[in-house]
Amino acid sequence: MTCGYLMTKSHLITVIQKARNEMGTKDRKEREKEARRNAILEAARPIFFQNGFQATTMDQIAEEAELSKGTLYLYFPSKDDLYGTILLEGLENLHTRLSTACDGNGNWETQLRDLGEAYYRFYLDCKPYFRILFLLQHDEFASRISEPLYERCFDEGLACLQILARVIQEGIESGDIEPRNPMELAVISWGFLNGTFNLFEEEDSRKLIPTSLDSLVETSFDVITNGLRRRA
Amino acid sequence: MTCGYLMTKSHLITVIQKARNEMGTKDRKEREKEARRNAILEAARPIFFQNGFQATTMDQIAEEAELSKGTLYLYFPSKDDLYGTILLEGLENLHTRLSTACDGNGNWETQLRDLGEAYYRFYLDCKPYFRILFLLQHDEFASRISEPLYERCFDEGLACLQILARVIQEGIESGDIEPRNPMELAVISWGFLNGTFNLFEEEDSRKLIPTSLDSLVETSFDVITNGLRRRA
Amino acid sequence: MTCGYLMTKSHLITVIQKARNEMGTKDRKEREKEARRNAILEAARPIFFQNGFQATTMDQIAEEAELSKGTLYLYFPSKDDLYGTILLEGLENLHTRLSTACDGNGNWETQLRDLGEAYYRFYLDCKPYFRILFLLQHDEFASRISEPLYERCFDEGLACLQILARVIQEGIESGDIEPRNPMELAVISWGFLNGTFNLFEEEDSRKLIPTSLDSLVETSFDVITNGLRRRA
Amino acid sequence: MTCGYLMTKSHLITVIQKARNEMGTKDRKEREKEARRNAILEAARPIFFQNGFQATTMDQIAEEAELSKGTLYLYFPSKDDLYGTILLEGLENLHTRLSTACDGNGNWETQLRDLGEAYYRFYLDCKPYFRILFLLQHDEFASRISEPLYERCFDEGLACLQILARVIQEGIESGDIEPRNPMELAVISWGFLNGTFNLFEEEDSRKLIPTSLDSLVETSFDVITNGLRRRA
DNA sequence: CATGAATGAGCGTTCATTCAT
DNA sequence: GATGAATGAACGCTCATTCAT
Repeated sequence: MTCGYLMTKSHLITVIQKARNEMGTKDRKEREKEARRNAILEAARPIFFQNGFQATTMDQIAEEAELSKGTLYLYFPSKDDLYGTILLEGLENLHTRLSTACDGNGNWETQLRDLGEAYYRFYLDCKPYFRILFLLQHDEFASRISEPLYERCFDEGLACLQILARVIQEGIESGDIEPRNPMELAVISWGFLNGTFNLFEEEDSRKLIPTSLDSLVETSFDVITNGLRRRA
Repeated sequence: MTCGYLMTKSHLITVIQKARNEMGTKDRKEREKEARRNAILEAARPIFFQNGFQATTMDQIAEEAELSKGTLYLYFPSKDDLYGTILLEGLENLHTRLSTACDGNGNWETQLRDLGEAYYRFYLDCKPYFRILFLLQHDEFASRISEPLYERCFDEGLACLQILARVIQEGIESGDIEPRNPMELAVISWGFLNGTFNLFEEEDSRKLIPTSLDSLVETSFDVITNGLRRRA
Repeated sequence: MTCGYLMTKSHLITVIQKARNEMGTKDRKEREKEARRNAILEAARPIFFQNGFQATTMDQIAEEAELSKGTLYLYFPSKDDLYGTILLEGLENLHTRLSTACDGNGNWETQLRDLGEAYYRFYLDCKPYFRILFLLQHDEFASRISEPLYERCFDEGLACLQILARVIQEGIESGDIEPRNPMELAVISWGFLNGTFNLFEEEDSRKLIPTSLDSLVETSFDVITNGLRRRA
Repeated sequence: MTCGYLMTKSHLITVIQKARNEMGTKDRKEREKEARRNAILEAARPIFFQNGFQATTMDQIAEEAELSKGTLYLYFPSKDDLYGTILLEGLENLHTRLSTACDGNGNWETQLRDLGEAYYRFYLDCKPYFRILFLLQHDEFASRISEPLYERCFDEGLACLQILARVIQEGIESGDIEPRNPMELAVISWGFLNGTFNLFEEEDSRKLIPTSLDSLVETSFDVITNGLRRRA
């Protein structure tokens, strides 16, 4: 819109206000849309967490969200993608926790333990998230979520590993850790912790396990750190 | 069976034969029943392995076994239990492999590595078994299989861990391993290997992992053994 | 089963009776299965006829047949095939009518008129059948029914045309009909009648049409017969 | 509009301009509305033609027209009516073609053949239009479009038939055609051609048909013209 | 006038399990 | 014991239409 010289001041104000309104309206719509999307996620999360993916139905989610089933499909292209979005949340949450935990201060050992403890707290706080992270491993699931969503999940997972790898790299540079590919050691350490948590997940594994998870994890940290360290 | 004095020899023969027949019949029936049960498992196994639990239908299994669908339910109370039975096979297979691998000879370190290699070979040979072992961890599945089946799975898993714990115990007794609860260390070591295999399972994890599984596992063994060892 | 020489007469009878029973049971089962299939068709037919294909639901059919919806799928692989089966009935019905009408007696003209009248009666008696015959023309439908069913429909349609072509062939041989490809003339004549019926189908076409269908068809016969005849 | 005597010339000009503006505005609005309507039709046509009625969604049309779905409903009361409007286009198109083809020159036979050829060209040029003309015959569709739209379709169809009837009337008057109700003969001839085209529509009919459509249509013209002609 | 988010009834199909024979 | 026909609840997803803004 061009502003001709004959335009009075009041005209101008009106136009500006209109533009403001429009922008305001647009913003509000955006926000509302985002809010609705969150409401769906909010409704879906506990149901997925409680019942698992297969046992959760879109009807349940729609009812919980007090929305029609059709509306769900305006915000998520499929049940798989809705679930995948929650999974991504988990990965982002973890990524944030690890970033915060590992600020680059301290020696590699301290940092490694901080990372381990952050992961452990993530596990404790977000068990359902932890559990579904493993769904990504089922190709059948990974192949059904939409490409962009999949890539974002992948990237988040990679970012987490890289944080770990960087710390191990420091350890290698300091001469404490046997010089190997730091990414390989990162993957192994990551897998070790997963394995520990995973075993504890199984209700009846716990019967086999003679100690508390706290103690188990503490010992895991020790064994991993000790295992990485170079032998004399 | 007592043999009355009035019984002629031919009578006696007849009676014995009849008893033999009955016993034979009973035996045969038992054997046939067992054979039928195995036929079902034989049919179900490759289908479950190929398609996964959800995507496999009782119809497919019945057709493959050349049996009616109803008959399946004479031998297995549910699809879950049929699957669980195959899972138990996997655990028994593993148990046998570990028992064989660890004959008590050699020092703890050799034995530990032998156990690790046996587990790794089990993973390589029986990936589908390995995968479904983790289903037990999903409470939703464990809670659906029948109690006795569940207990047998549990016992097999425990037996495997105990083999591992025994070796670690030797290591502790030899003074090489930090004295801790050997079962705790067994659980951790077990979990570590699981974690390593599991990470490799995920197709897209492999993109992140800079080395072959062989090398990854070798490094895992090193780190675990090294990690268990007492510090100077 | 082989019949050893030691088999007594009573044994033999028992065996035969058993075989009879089995055969009887088998027969009965076959018949029951056929009956159930027919019951489904019986239920489906009026609903399809009244509402059309799209507007008919499997639920409606199941309810009308007093059967569960799942059972429908034991007898027909899909809704399309169920409909296609009814369509095939129509074609078979027509084929039978034409065969009966055209017994090879009389000259070509009489036979042609007999065929036309048989088709007209088929149209009057089985309007819904007539209507859905035209669905075959929609490739979207033809491509969705199962292959064997499609072929049977095709064959029935072909058989009908061949009856017509044979009569025209006679007319050509008698010198009355202009010598052309008899199948081409058959197709044209068939299409002509279809076109006449079809126009009358449209409720509001009838408003345009100044005479009764009877008269229209009679005139059609005249025009077709006259049109086929060789000019002096 | 009257012009009061107190009105100055400049006033007058202003008023006229205002009127012009208003009329212009009104015109523009009308034109824009018409343009929008056409845009919708333009978007809908190829989609309907390609996918058929059922497989086309209002979303597709809205997206193609770069309009919101709701806007579609400002211009057409329903999907059926939108489709019906396209159908009407087809009838109008045909009407124009027939009018042009039959300018009243030449004898009835020439004119009849000209009409037939025009209809054939219409069929060739506008197959999708031809196909949907037959939808009108399905009461389920005809009963769902709005009354005025229906009537316009009806009138166009009637007009086409009347052109045909007029030519036949000439033939009767010339003594060549058996004196019958010309509208009846028109309906029959029309139906005959429809039937011919229709048969050729069916992909698998074509397998049965031994000749090209050109030849088939040519023969149809012959048979119809010959059939109408009075016998010696 | 134009929008587009929301609706909600509806659909064809699946499949573990049951049970009369 | 074996059968296999029958069940029926469930499910993910669609889409013409409406209506508040």
